[in-house]
Amino acid sequence: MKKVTINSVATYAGVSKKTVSRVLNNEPNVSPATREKVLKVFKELDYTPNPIARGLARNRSFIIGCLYDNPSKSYITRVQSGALEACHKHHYNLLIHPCELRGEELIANIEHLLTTSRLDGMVLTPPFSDSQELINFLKKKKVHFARVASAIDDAESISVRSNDEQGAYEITEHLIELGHSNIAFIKGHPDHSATEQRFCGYQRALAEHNITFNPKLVAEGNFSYHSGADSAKEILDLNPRPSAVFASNDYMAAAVLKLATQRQLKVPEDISIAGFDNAPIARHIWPGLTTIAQPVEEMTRQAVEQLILQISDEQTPVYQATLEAKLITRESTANYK
Amino acid sequence: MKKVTINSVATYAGVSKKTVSRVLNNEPNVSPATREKVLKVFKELDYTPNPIARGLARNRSFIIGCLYDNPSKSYITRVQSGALEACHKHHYNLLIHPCELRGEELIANIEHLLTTSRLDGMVLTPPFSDSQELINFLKKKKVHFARVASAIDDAESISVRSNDEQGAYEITEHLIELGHSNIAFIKGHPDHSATEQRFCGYQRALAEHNITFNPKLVAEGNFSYHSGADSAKEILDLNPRPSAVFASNDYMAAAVLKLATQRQLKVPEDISIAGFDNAPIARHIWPGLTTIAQPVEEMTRQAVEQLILQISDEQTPVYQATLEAKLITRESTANYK
DNA sequence: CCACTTTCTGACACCGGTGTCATAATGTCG
DNA sequence: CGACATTATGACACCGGTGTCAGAAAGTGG
Repeated sequence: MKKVTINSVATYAGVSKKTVSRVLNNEPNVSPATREKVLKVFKELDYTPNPIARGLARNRSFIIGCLYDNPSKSYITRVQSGALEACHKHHYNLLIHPCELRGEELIANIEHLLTTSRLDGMVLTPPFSDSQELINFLKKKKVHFARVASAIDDAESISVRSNDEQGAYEITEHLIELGHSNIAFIKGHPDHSATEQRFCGYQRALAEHNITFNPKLVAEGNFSYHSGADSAKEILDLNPRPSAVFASNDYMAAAVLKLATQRQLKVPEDISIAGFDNAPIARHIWPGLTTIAQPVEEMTRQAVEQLILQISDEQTPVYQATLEAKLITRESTANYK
Repeated sequence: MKKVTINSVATYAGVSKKTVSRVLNNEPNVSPATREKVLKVFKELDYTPNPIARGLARNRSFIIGCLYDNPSKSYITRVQSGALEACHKHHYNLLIHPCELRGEELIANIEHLLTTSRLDGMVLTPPFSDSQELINFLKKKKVHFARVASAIDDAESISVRSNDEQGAYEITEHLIELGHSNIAFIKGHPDHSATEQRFCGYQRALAEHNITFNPKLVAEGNFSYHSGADSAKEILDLNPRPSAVFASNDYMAAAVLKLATQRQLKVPEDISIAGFDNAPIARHIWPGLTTIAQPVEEMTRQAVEQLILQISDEQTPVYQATLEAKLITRESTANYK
């Protein structure tokens, strides 16, 4: 069985390559009879056009790359899900590329990626969306890209974020309104801009409610469950023990919940726990976690959609949006008593 | 800034296209002086070869596609992680393509995928690894593929699986040895072959320990947390209430744990709960879930590695392996009293 | 120094499509 | 029916690389 190319189809159908190409792309100016004939030959020879050849001629791969380096698996899953939705809608495909932000090889790594598979564009998720170095590199290479949840202000590139500071403010305020004033905080990964923003929201809420900020109540995490477990230990060992904990994401909050339960503490009776992101785990455990629903899928979906728009038409204005985060209260937070 | 192609480099360096190509691919028979000269021009012009053109000439894309349709996000994450490890090792990239097994459009969908981005090979994960229709289609299209966790016996294609039946047997036996005899079971998604195998292991363990199989103790799940929650309700409402529950995966087990806790049941004192997969959630909750560690990453890693071998050399013998699953006991199971 | 390898190098076709443009076929209208 | 617009088709260059093969340059041995 020989390979079926556009040439064989053309010969077999008794028309030129170009006419076959026209039928392939549904171009006008092909007589119905000819079109019919060619389509029949497609079927007969079971012809599939070669996407690579197509890509070469049109200078397109119809592939978007997704860059990430994130310990939170559910975050990645949600990012992918949003990206895929936009990709498939526009007949693009998604290539995933986890890699490490740190290390001088980052640029070399990305360069290799571009050398290996020509991507029409890239979605940068945290912490890459905050890497000025990477952004400069991509601009220089004239690679289209979109930033998700980036704190960098750059009017030239697509950006979709959510209001982390406000979300953190609201959830902290929620705890304060429940009567808590001794509220511990677990920070996220220092490379992520969200870490600083959520921390600011926490501090602002305290300040606006006249609660003195106490640095001893702050633990350093990195968004991973494991780091949450370490921070949980620190916090639960404090004397006096805080009556509430706000962790920068749900994984770390889950770790606090686990340790508290192990230590026979009742949640929320003895201690309230709040997370961030509304990851699946927040509702898979008991008590369910009070958290901030961050529209990760939607952010990514919009970012990719705009990216594809930009790829198809360079004139598209640069899209920048900030989506709302929403407080979701579950059983893990209750009145202070 | 004009596009830098192999032609511009050739002209600039005063050599032929072919010589540039030789330097690019580290081919022998280029004098050191010439090689040096060309390399310098690469730097000067900041030249990056076009992967699409390369792919066309060599008939390779260096992209592997990963097919899945699985409600368990952590399973997918682990699959991706294993696949990526193998891909990056061999300088391949990974394209992800979730799609639905059901529906006649599956083949059309895959055909479209192949039309859009030429893949060098595909990894099939459950339930696709069990779709005879898809396997036949890929064979016909002469697309390389590897099956992960497939129950189909096909000596012609790569397959890496784990011993689900044995794993289910062992965990059921573990419960029996703890003194339980009234053990409920939650099935997985009917499209997945693992569902049947795990069910068989459960039944075999009962039989070999002279416990009569009771169909009333079996609930229908589909591997999702949500389905686990439904099944949990059924099971916990049974009279008498089973003293142990074995769910076909950890998500569903977590759902049982949550409902039990909500109903003030103590786990494992009042009821033992076991899962399957050793998903992250199994150790993120309290009590930690007794489960079967399935080497998902390793299975996928091996499958992809073999796939790449086969792509590079058609003569490679077809690899088929079955990896061991291992019992992990945590706090969610204890003696019957 | 010549015959004979071995090492370089480039011309050219080719991978499988698409874009441009000229020309052929067909349609329209006074 | 002729002048002209419109539609249909194909020849050919081109996208940016790689494979083949022939010929030039350099190395080797007697």
